[in-house]
Amino acid sequence: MARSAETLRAPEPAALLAWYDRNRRRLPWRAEAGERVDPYRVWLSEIMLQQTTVKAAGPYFLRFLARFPDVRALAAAPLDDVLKLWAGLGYYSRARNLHACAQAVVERHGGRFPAREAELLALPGVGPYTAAAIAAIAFDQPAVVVDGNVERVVARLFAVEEAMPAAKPKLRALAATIAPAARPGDFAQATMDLGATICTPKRPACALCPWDEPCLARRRADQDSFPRKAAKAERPSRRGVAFWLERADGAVLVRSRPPKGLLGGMTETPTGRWAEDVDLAAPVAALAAEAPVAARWRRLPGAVTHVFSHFALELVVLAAEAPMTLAAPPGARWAARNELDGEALPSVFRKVVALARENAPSPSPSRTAASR
DNA sequence: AACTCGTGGCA
DNA sequence: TTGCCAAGAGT
Repeated sequence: MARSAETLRAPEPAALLAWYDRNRRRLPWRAEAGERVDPYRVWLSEIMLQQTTVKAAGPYFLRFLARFPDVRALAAAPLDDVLKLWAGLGYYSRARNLHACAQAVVERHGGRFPAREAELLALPGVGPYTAAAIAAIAFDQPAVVVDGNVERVVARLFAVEEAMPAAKPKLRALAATIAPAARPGDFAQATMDLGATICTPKRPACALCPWDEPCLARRRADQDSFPRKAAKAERPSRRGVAFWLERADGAVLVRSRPPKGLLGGMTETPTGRWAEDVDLAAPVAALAAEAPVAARWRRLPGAVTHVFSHFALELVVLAAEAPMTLAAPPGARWAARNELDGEALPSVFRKVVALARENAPSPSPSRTAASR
């Protein structure tokens, strides 16, 4: 056999689809073979899966589906209920856009998701990837679905030398050349399953890959080095102070963060500014300069550390007891200490709560309230 | 075009 | 332990 003929052969969709038919993952949002696809579930899962692992999204998807069975239920819910259910999953603009998108689908499209990619793209939180994915998976439209998995698969198939993220347009163009007209939804999910289970970022299982032969990176025995990547920037570090103010009845002072930006719309304990130049070794009196109210602040032992996508944070916690007569400052409110778990608390503030609970034992429950 | 925007799992 | 990174979007 002429080796050159093999070298030139393009990856066959049929080979991938055959692999997919035997190896497709069973996922909470994925319709079984022959089962009717629900565009709402496809959309909900795609939003949750943006930059998020299948493992992390799974439980959230099931909780959302149980609480909001369809797009109208989600559209009718208060935003804060959506944020509470999303708390811990990260990238909270997704939750805000999820809610806005549900309302747009109800208002613009009568409660049914549009099938056309262009109309999907116009919805809040739906970008090029998600629009293509919904069109392909939910409506079997021949869209070119390019996510991180597909980029990696294509970069290896064609041994693309250009580094990420500059290579994205080229990878998308190459992906378009191998996308078949038939079974677009299955093909999209197949390429993503391949990337997630076989063509993994590290040590891909090429021996099990249906596209082993046409893969140029594999032929060079260099599959691990694709896609090429530019050097990453260092992650800066910031510091700050969180304030744990608790009344004798167990109420804790919390507030909502501004509606946009980092952790937008989520609940927090009051904090000072987060910056590189905050000196956590400063005396308590200095650390308390940004406290929401004057009180006898004491510093709790330890600290909270948390890593965001673009900076690391270290938070010391100052705690104090508030008199029952103290009114919450403007913008803040009292929340029951034992009901904080149900609040829209992002992970970093769950760590603050945990630290406070370790170091500030809950006041003994009132005998009248506890009797039963 | 480059930044912002979370989190937890894993090697 | 530290870094990598996962079905990206908005600005």
